[in-house]
This record gives sequence, structure tokens and C-alpha cells, in this order.
Amino acid sequence: MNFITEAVAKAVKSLYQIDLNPADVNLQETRKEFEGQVTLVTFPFTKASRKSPEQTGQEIGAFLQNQVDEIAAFNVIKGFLNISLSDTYWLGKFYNEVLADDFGFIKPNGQKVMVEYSSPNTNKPLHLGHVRNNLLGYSVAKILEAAGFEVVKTNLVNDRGIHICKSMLAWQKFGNGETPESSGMKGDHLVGKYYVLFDKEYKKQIEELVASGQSEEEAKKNAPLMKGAQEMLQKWEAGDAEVIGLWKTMNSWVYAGFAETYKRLGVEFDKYYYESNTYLLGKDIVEEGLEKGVFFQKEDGSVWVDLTADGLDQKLVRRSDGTSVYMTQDLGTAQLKYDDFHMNESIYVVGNEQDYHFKVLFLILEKLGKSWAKGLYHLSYGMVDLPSGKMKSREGTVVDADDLIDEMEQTAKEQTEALGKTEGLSEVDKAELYHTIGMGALKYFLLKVDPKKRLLFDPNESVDFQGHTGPFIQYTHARIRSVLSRVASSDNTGSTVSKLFPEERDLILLLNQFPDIIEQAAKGHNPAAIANYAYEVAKAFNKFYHERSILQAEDEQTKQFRLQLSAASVNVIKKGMGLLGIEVPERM
RNA sequence: GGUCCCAUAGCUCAGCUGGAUAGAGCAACAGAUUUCUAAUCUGUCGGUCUCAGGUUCGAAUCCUGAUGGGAUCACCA
Repeated sequence: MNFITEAVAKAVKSLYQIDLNPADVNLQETRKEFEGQVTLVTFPFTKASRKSPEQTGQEIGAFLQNQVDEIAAFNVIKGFLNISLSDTYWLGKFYNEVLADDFGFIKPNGQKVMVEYSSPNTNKPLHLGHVRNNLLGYSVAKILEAAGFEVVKTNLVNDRGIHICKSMLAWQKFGNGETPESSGMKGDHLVGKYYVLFDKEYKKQIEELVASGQSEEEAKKNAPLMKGAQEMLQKWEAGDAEVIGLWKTMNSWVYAGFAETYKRLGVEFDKYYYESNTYLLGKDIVEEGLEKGVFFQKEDGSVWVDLTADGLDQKLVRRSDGTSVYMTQDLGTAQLKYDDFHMNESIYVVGNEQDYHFKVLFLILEKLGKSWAKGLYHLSYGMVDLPSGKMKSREGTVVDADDLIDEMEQTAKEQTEALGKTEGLSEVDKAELYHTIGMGALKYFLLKVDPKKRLLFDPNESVDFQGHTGPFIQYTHARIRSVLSRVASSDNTGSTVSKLFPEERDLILLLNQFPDIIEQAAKGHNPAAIANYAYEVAKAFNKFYHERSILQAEDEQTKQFRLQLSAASVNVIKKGMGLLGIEVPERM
């Protein structure tokens, strides 16, 4: 569209003698109830033209039509100049750009970006909240890749700490040597079971202590289970062989379970970081901060940073006993990641309850003079809530990721069977199809909304398969594939159509936007932009499909053109859905 | 209490750097298939864009304030 903005600048200069930066020309899509594809708002020029918006529009329109070949017609309504570009122009766009194999994806820009996501605790299985995180992280990584970045996907596993000791202790006390093999349970679920059990038994002990006269607070501290867990953590830090052995065993169970869930979710990582390796990092940075005067020490030896001048609080960065806190660790890990990859940008996909933490983290790094600090970004997303309120692993009020995937597959199966679309499919094909559709529905449901908004999920209300959904888009894909499969390869080299029907033009216009949408989604770290776009494309195709026959087109040229238009549509849909981590079936 | 985020149709959500009569899906109702997959398409119904000011030729969009909801402000992670 650059040629239009330039032409407008020229028109305005020639007509009204004002110099206009082409970047200031504001073009927008023409609303569909009017004739044309591109609209110029003429109000900003009326001061210079000293004429009414309508007259100004007429004058600019006439000038443009005269000067620019591609402009076929124009009309002015109120202050809006609607420009119609010729079908030749749109067909040129279609053949030269949209139909190219690498259409949509932007050339490498030489920038490297890290996306850290998932970051689970190893004391319990993944739940719906993690699912949103994983899908967001994976999709953002894909989108950035498409936008030309080199992407490193990382997972910082929280594999140590008191919460893991709780699971370990409960297993030791009540587990009777139970293993994933002996119980038939998935490893992460088995460990999670003991985490819940710990909490249950712990509460019992508190009650007993309270009954025997202790205050609630005392009881929480004195309960034998809590003491045991703390003792275990100390032993772990001291390198106690038995504790470390148990820790390794139970973690390996969890990892096996996670690997399975990640595979079903379709996410992956290039690099894992483990907190057991990074939790001691950051002490150098504390020293550095003290030297630079960014941090200060209190009488008891604890080290702090004062951010009150920035509207924040004082924040502890090292305990009085010399040990690290969360912030210390994250400072160190940030440095480690940068040293490993020297990336230009680093994105942390973490829930919005940690907004404050990241604000502080980034600010500290900036104050320390880290040149790379400005490339840090917290992709903060809203919580997933249930109608009953917040999910709590300890209390078992969570929507488990594996259960959810099972349910989605089951629903996909029921829907597909009800529609009688399973004919001729092997059992393996069917299972794969149900997985594809079920996950398509779930992923689309979670990704189509703006990440920063909180999400309400009602387990009693099934995720839709009709309308603005993943399966709708998947279905469109399958239908196009079905049409295309009916013809042999279509490599027409001869002439093509010269006129477009509205449905065809609309579709070309929409397809043409794909690269812009990718760029916009990358800039805003927002998969929802892709999701909504893919829906628009599917809808536009369905309309075209309904109005115009492809295989029974009026003539051979039209048929070839429509086949190519279908191929371009299927391509964009497949790529777009791929950016969301959603697969598309050949039939459904 | 301080700080941050959110508020658009009965429900779930779009609405890009301010532009025309605020758009989809679901739900409800009415239609479309001798023709490429009806998980589709077409239509009807549905709105004080939370409220009040301000900036502007023009505000759902920007600014200020209020209300409602959420998060956060630990020598937990």
C-alpha cells in the first residue's frame, strides 16, 4: 500500500501545497458496506484545502485516479475517500506474493530471542493453568520464528524446595514403597498424590496440636510433618545421600509424566534449566550490587535494594544468614541465560501474580547497568479461574491437564461419530483425528483470548466445536483439502481470470494481510491476533465456497484460479494454525 | 492503605497507532442441501461500550477521577 500513501502525499502537496510525511497518511480498510478496499480520511486535510471534507475527498480522489494506474475508481461519503483498486492489482498481489511458497513468513532479522515458559514444580502434575502457560509460550515462540527471529525455547524447572520435600516426606511415611510401576499411576500424578496427602495429614496434626492448647501459629510451626519437611530440605542442601537419592527417584517419575503430557500438548523445549543448579547463583551479583552501591546492607547483615524512588518498595536480595532468596536466584539465572545465549530479547511467560516480582527484577538489572536488561519482557497472562474460584493443587481443586486432554478427545470422538464421519478410518487414524480435533478445540479456546485477560473455565460446560472455534477452522481446512484432492496437480501456466467476484476479492484481501498479522502478533506477543485472523480466513473461504463452485466453475481458467485460491487459503490456514500449535486434519 | 491489571450484546470474546451506523460466536427464532463435506451458509432478535468529567472537527480507543472485580506489597517460590 506504500504507493497509495506516496500518491496521497503527492496529491496533497500538488493540490494544497502542504508537505506531508508519507508516514502520516492514515489509510484504513474500507468498511464492507461501502464500495472500495482502502479508505482515506480527509478531515486532516480540510484545514489546508479550506474546503469541505466532501470536496477535499473529491479532489484528492480525482488526482489519484489520474495519477495511479492501480486505482480503478473512487467514491466519497462524508469525509471518507473510498478507493477501489483494480482487479488486476489484486490478482498481481495474489500471484506474485500470496501464492509464493514462503508466503507469510518474514525473512530472518538476525535477532535472537529466548522464550521461557512452562516452568513447572516437580511436586505435582500439570493443571489447566499450566496448560495456558505452555500453549502461550509455545505459540509465541512459533510466532517469533515466523517473524524472523531465532528462538530459543527454555524451561526453568523448579525441582527443589520445601514443596518437593513435602511430597517426598509423605511418600516416605505413607507410601509403602509405591512406584509408578507398582501402582500403574503416571509418575507426576503419583507424586502429586503424596503432596495432597501431606497437606491432609499436616492439617490433622495442626488440629491435634490446637486441641492440646497450642495457638494456630505455633501448631503450624510445631507440627511434626512440617518439621520433618524442613529437616529434609536442610539435608538436601547438605547433600545427604539418602535424601538426594529419594529426590532423584521421585523427580525422575515426575519427568517421565511431564514428558508424556508435553507430548500430548505438542510443546517442546531447546534447553532446560534446573533450579537445583541455579539456586546458588546470584551471589556474585549481590556482591556486584554492593560494590556499585545499588544494594545496601542492614545491621543484621541482610542485603536490600531501595526502589522507593521508583515508586516501589525495598526488596530483600540476600538473607541475613547469607542465603539466597527467589530474587537472588532469578538475578543469577538471568545472567546465566544471557551468558549462554547472548540473546537480544528474553521473554518470561509467567502469570500476572508475579508482575511485581518481574518489575523489580528488571529494574535491578537495569540499575546494575546490564546492557541486556532492556530486552527483558514479562509476558504476563491472566489466571484461569473455575466458577468455584481459584484452583488450588494442595486442596485438589484443579482441572488436571491429562484428564482435560482425555475429556477433549472423548468429546471429539462423540461429535465425530454423531456426524457419521468415521467411515473408512482405521482405529489408529481415528485416535489421531480425535486427538487433533479435541486439542484443536482446547487450544483455540485458550489462545483466542487476549493473554492478559483472566479466563473463566467451566468444566461442566464443554468447549464448543461450532462457530468461532478450532474445529470450525480445522473443518474448513479438511474441506478444502478434499476439493483439492479431486484434481490432479494444477500447474496452469497460461492466462488467468481478469475479473473477480466479491467473495474472491475479499478472500485475496484477507490472505494478503497474513504477513502483517504475524508481525503484529509478534510485536504484541499475542497469539490471539493469529487465532482471530485464522477464523476470519476460514469464514471468508466458507462464504466463497458456498457462493462459487470450484470444480464446476464457469470455465477452465476460472476453475484453475479458484483451485489456486483454495490452495492459498489452505496454506494460510495451516500455517496460521501451526503458529498456535494446532494441527489441521486432512479430513474430518 | 500503596501499586499494577481488567470492565464492550443474556453468555464468551474481537475492535490495530483516535475516524463512517460498535462487530463475531454461543443461546433464541426463521430459512438454505437432486451440485465440491450442513462441524457449513443466510436472515431476525439482541448495546447508555461501568459511571462522571476533560482533550479533539471526531473518543469504546487518549487523559483525570469514581465504582466494581482480580492480583500484589514475606528473610516463601
